[in-house]
Parts: sequence; structure tokens; C-alpha cells
Amino acid sequence: MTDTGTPRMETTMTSTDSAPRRTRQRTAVTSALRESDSFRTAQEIHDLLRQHGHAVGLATVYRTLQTLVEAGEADVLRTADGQASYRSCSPEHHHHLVCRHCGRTVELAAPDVERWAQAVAAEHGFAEVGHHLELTGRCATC
Amino acid sequence: MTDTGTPRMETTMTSTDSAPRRTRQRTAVTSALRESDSFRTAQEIHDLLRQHGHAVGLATVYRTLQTLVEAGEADVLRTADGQASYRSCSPEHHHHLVCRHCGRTVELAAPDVERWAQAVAAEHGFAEVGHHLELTGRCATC
DNA sequence: CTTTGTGCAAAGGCTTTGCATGCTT
DNA sequence: AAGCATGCAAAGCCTTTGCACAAAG
Repeated sequence: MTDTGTPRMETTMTSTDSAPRRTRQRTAVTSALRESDSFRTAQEIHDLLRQHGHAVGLATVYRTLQTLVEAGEADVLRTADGQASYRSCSPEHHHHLVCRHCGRTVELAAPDVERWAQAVAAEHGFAEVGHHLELTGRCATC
Repeated sequence: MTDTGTPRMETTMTSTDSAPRRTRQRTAVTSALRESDSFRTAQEIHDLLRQHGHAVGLATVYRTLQTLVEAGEADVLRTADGQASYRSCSPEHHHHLVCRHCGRTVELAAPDVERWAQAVAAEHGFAEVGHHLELTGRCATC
């Protein structure tokens, strides 16, 4: 007898933490975020992809960005008007000095702050430390 | 004929910028905010006032807080989950170290960062400098 | 008396979620 | 073949706004 039956083995592995699947949408969102040197809202990403012809559902954009944040591959913060802004977690890291009046922005490197953040976090037993820092003021022109 | 008519004079002055009126609600919200040493969301303020018996409409709380911000008497920022947090503009100033997983929060004083912010801003010709800094990571427990 | 502030409820905007289908593994 | 990912649309949540009434100046 030709045994065509396949022995049923446990196929449902407890998938401890399977990596997210590689889909067109996930790739599109991820690269869009990577190519943006600054923070982008979910809706901006959505529009951006549309313009580039890589249309992705808004819900998917939200879900993907959320996943990235949970995986530590993106940072998130909220804008003044309540929208969530995401940024790819890249090694290069800088901060902004923004003029409250004219909006002029200066990019800053802050190695001291980076070090301080690491040290203080470690002191309190925190790992995988990220941080967000923004300075606001009135620039010389205003 | 007894003229009872009152002469109509221009009563509508262009009220350049009249100070807000002194009302029970405005007072309640303002002191509630002052008594909080840290950031409070509009809804927290609302609940707080209810508990203290100084009930105020939620919309009024929002409006009052907004007014305070515009007048520069309060700072506002957004929490990770999108709620607006308000704080009375006081000299004392601190930062947060938040666990991404359990949400545990440690308050930090950061005199070094404060100094750095002032120095860097001045270097670029900025005045009236303010800043917002938040650290995120995974705490020892998680 | 005029104008501003308040309450309530409805509307608005951003984000999340349910469900059927498509695509990755 | 099995299961996660996607889309669409509906639901959720925080916040703002319209309108009638009350209070302050």
C-alpha cells in the first residue's frame, strides 16, 4: 500500500517571535520612513506612498508603523496638534532647535546629551535607550 | 414730552486685548493646574475638580487650558497615547524616563542638559529658550 | 446693559479594530 | 496548505464647536 498519508506533526510551533512577513506594503512604508530624514506622520507617509505610486491602505500604514515602534525600529512622538510622528531609528541622530516665531530650524549634534541619556538610563536600570529632545526659542532675526 | 430715551452712544470699544474674566471655573482650573507639580491631562483636571466638589464642564476645562497656553501661562505637550498634557509654567522643570513596555516612569532632574540647551541656543542666536526631552527604554523589570 | 464664559450635546479628526480576502512562507 | 497581512469601513477616543443661558464688568 502506497502510503500517501502524511503523518500529522505539530505544525503549529509556538512561534516565539516570528519576524514580520516581507510584503510590498511593509517594504514601502519602511523605506519611505528611512528616506525621510525627519519625523513623518502616518498620513504623510500614506500620501507620500500614493504620490510615488506605491499606494498602501491607511490602516496598514498605521499598523506597520506601530509594529516598527514595538520592534524598536522606529521612534514615535506626538505633534502639537495630536498627530503621531514616526522616525526611523537610525544610528545617525540629531536634534532640532526651532524658532517659535518664524519656524527656522537648526540641526544639532549633541554627543554630550547622548552620553548623558545613556548614563542616566543605565543608572536606573533601563536598557535599549532612545530619546527625543527639541529646543525652542526665538531666533536672532525675530 | 418726557424724553425717556437713552442717547445711543458707541459702546462697542474695540477691546484690543481684554484680560479674561474672573470666574469660579477659571480659578478652579488654574489652581488645580498650579497645585499639580507635573503634567496633567485635561480630563485629569476635570476629574480632579469633580472630586474636590468644584465641578466644571469638560469643554470649559479644555477652553481654559487653551487660553492659558495662548497667554503663555501654561505649557502643553502630547502624551504617547495622544492626550494633551498641561503644566503650569513654573520655573521647576524636569524630564521623564519612560519604559516602553510597562510604562514605568522615572522623573529626572537634568541641570547639565538645561545648561547645554541654553549654551547651544545662545550660540545660534536664539533667546527665550525652552526645551522638551524624554528618554525611553526598557526597564530592569521588563 | 453688553460682552464674555459656561454647559450640553453634536460634530470633527486621528487612530484602531472587525472581517473577508490575498499573499507570503 | 496555513496563517499573517491587507483593505475597507465602522467604531473609538480625545478635542473642538454651536447655541442658549448665566455671570462678570
